[in-house]
Amino acid sequence: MVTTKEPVLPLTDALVRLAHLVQQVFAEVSREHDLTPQQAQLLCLLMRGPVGMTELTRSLHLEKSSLTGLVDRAEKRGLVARCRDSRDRRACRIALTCDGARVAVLAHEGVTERLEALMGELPEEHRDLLTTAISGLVAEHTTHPIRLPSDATDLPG
Amino acid sequence: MVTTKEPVLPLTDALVRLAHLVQQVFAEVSREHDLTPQQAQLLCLLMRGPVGMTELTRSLHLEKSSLTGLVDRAEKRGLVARCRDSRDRRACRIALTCDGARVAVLAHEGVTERLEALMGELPEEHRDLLTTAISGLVAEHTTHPIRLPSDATDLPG
DNA sequence: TATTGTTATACTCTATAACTATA
DNA sequence: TATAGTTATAGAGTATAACAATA
Repeated sequence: MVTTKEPVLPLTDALVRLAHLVQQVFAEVSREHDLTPQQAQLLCLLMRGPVGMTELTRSLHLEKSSLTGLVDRAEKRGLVARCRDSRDRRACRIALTCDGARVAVLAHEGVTERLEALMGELPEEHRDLLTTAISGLVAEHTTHPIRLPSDATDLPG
Repeated sequence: MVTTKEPVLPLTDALVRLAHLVQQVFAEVSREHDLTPQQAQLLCLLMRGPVGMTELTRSLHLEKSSLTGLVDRAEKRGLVARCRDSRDRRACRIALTCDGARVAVLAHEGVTERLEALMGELPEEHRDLLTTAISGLVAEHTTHPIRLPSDATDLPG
């Protein structure tokens, strides 16, 4: 059953296609909630709790000045808030507002639903192996802080 | 061996992470060749031969005016050229220049190398199944014209 | 001195709306 | 009238460089 008879793409090309597909889903869902994909990504990253600017630049692979602008616009829309760090007066932590947290949940659910619908077309064994294989990959190479769902507290705004 | 014991992410989250990982590789390679990711994507799409603007908007999921700008900038850099369509004087076909074709090959190779390096960490059985599973997915849902490598000819510039 | 973050500037990307030219 | 593409405009995203404030 694992014989390759159909015109199967090379794995690398397939990965690029898959990434574009996911990206498109992400963009569509973002748009439904009046977010840019970058804003949606920021909100989802903040769902586990407030994060400092420097850590965010590493997670999002952005220059600090780019992040300043992104946070500025999200703040202007009332989605996030800058909170001064009590221990380092240079630093600030970015936190979701109540409104931002609400939108973040909706966007995340939207993406999850659409992707699950896509994955539903695969046989279950494929889904399981995809999960295992991809998890191994991203666990190694993601710079995103894979924090445990714990301190998702203190939402200002 | 397919037992899920480690803290494995839900498949949908894993997919989003994977997409970001691929996207980052794409961005890094693009940068090495002095391209924006969008320009690199355009060049790669044109590798199989000239394409009209309308078809490109569908492949790239862009509004036509956005594509006009993208092609403008790529043309200004000497990467692509607009060729008048002989049968429809409103239309034009976008083709790689010699320079654009060269850069496209280099960028594609760069992405392929990096992704192969990442995939190399996976056991071969996982790679095979990934290929099969993902190919099935993207074949259904990609709007990209999966053209056969045939008419990659007539490169102006 | 090093680090955290912002400001100034320039360019790219993108969409909406109005437009031109051809079919 | 419909289609192919461009122009005008505005906002968002991004990087580089220079800067301010704090450590």
